[in-house]
Amino acid sequence: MLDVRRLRLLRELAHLGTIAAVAEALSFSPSAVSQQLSALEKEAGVPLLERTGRRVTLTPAGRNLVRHAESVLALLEQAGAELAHAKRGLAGPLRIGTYPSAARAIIPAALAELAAWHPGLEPMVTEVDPAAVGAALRAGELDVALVHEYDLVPADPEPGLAVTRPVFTEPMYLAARHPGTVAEQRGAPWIMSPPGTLCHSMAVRACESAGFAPRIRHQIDDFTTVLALVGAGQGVALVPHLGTAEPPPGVVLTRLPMYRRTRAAFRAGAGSHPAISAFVSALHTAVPPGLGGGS
Amino acid sequence: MLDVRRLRLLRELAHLGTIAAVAEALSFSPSAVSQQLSALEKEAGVPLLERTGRRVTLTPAGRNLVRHAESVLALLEQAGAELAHAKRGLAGPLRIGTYPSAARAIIPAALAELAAWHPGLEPMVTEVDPAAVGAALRAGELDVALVHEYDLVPADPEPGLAVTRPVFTEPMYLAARHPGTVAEQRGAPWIMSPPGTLCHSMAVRACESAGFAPRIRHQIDDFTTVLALVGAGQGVALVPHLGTAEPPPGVVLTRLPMYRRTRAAFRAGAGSHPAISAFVSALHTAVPPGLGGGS
DNA sequence: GCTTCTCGTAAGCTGAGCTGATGCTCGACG
DNA sequence: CGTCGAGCATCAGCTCAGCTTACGAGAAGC
Repeated sequence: MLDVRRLRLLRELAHLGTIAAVAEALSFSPSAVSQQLSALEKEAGVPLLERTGRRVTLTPAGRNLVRHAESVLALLEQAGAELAHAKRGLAGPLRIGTYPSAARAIIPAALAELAAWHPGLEPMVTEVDPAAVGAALRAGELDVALVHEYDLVPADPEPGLAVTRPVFTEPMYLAARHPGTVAEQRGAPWIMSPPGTLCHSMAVRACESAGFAPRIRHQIDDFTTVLALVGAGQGVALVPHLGTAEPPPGVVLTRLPMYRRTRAAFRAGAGSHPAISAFVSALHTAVPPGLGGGS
Repeated sequence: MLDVRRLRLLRELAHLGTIAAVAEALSFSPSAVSQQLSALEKEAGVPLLERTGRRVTLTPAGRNLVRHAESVLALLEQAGAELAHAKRGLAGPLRIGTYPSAARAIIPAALAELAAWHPGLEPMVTEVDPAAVGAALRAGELDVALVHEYDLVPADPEPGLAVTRPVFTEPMYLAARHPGTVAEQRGAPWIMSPPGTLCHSMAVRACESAGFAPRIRHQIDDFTTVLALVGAGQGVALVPHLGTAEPPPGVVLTRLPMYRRTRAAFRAGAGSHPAISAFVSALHTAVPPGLGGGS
C-alpha cells in the first residue's frame, strides 16, 4: 500500500518544482524529503523522478501518480470535513489567509458575523502574498483564503484546491486627476503593482486592450499609497473598489466596465468542512451592499 | 490529515467486529490496534467506537468514516495498479486463493497459461476457506481469489472487494444410486457440507424449494469423499460439475437446472492491476470447454 | 463464584524517519 | 576557464511513534 504522506510530498514536488521548495513549504529538511521520495520510488517500483541538470522532474508515471494523490488527498480532506460535521458546536482554530484590501474592508465584519454564530471558533487571519496562497493552503498552513481574479486575467484553477462562487464583485476605477477613459491615458505615467502580480498583468492588459503599452513609473502594491501618488500628480492607476476608500483630494475616480471578483479558496474536499462553510456564509453576509456576489 | 493506516484498522474493525480479530488478521497485538484506534478517535475529535459489553461497536460517525476509508483505500489500490502498469514486464509474487475443486480443475491450466505469457510472475496458490477469503484479501494476504456463488444463495457484495463477471458456470448434479429428481429424495439421508458454508445453504434451500426439509446424515466438504459415500449407499448429495470427476461405480449423476458460478475477487481498485487482470484472462482461457463464462 | 473472553493502560524497546554534515554535479558569471 | 552557488544524494546519529509484553477491569457463560 502506497504511503500517503509520501504521496503528499510527491504532489508538492509537482507543484513547487524542487525538493528544497517542498522541504521549505512543509518545514522539513531537504534531506528528509529526498529520503522519503526515494522510499516512495522504491515502493512504487517505477522511477518517478528524473534528475535533469541540478533539479528533478517527474516522469510520466510520476505525474500520473500525482493525479491519484490529488484524489486521495481530496477524499481524506472530505472525510475530515464530515467528521467535523459530527462534532457538536464548531470549535478550534480556523486559519484564514487574505490579501490586504479585503483584510481591511471585509474581514472584520465577516469575523464578527462568524463569532456571533460560532463563538467557539478561533479565527486566525494572516495577510499573505496572493502568489503564495496556493502553496500555503496545500501545505496546511492555512485552511481557507480569499483570492481574487480580474476580468482580463483568467485564473487557472490550481489542482488540489477548490474555490467558491464569487463572494463579491467590485468594479475597477481609473484613478487620475481628471475624469477620463483608459485610452486617454496613453501618454501618462502609470502606477502599477510590481511585475508578476495579478494586478500588474491586469493593468497592463487593460492598457493593451485600449491600444497602447503603458509607461510604468512607479511600482507600488498598496492602494492607499497609489492614490496618494495619483493625488501628488505622479501618474494614473487602476484601483478596485475596495482600494478607493477615502480618496485624497484631487483624485478623480472614473468607474470602468471591468471587475475584480473575490472568492474563497480551500483544499479540494474541504468545502464541506463546517468551519469553512460557516466562514464562507459569514463572508457573504458581511459583503457591503452594492457589491453583490456576481458569478 | 487523517492517518490512512489507522483508517484501515477502522475498516477492518467494521468488518470483523472485534479488536482482537483485527489484530489477528493484520498480525498485530490487540493492544497495538487499540492504541491506534484511540489515536484515530483523538485526531477525529469525535467518538468513533462505543464499548458495548465486552466488545466495541462503531458509532454512526465511525461507520461514515469507514465509508470514506473504503474509497480512499480503493483509490490507493488503483494508484498502485496503474503504477504496476508502468513497469515493463510483469514480475513478482501474485498470491492466489482458491477453493479445493477449482484448485484441482482450473488452477493448473490457468497457471500454465499465465506462465506462458508472463514468465516473470511468481504465482503462489493457497487453498483457503471460502468464508475467510474476504478477510484475507483485505488484510493483504491474498491478491486475488476464486469465489463461488449458487443460484439459490445470493452473494452479498463485500464492501472493499470487487469481483469479475463469472469465469465459468457449472451445472449442479444430484448424486444418488438411481436417476431422479431432488423432490424424489424427500425421505433419503443427505450428505452435505458443514453448516455455515455456502454449499450447505444451497443444498438446504434446494430441498426446501422441492418442498421438504432434508434429513442430514453426513457433513463432508470434500466432493470426492461425498461421492464415495453416495456410492456406499450412505445417502444422496448435490455436487457441482467440478466435483464430479470420475464418479465411483454405482453413483448416478442427474443434471439439475441449477448452477454454481465462479468469479475472481480482489481488493476494490485492484481490478486494473496488470498481474490480476492477466490472471483473470488466463482463467478465462483455461476454462474447460462446456463451462462457458455465463453471466 | 470461577473461568474466559474482551478491551484498556503502563512500561519498555525497536526502528522509521528526522536533522545536520559532507560531497557531487550542473549552470551562471566574471 | 576557473570559481561560486544552487540543488540533490548519502551518511551518521538521534529521537519519538508505535510496537510488544504484562497486567487489570468488566462482561458473559458454565
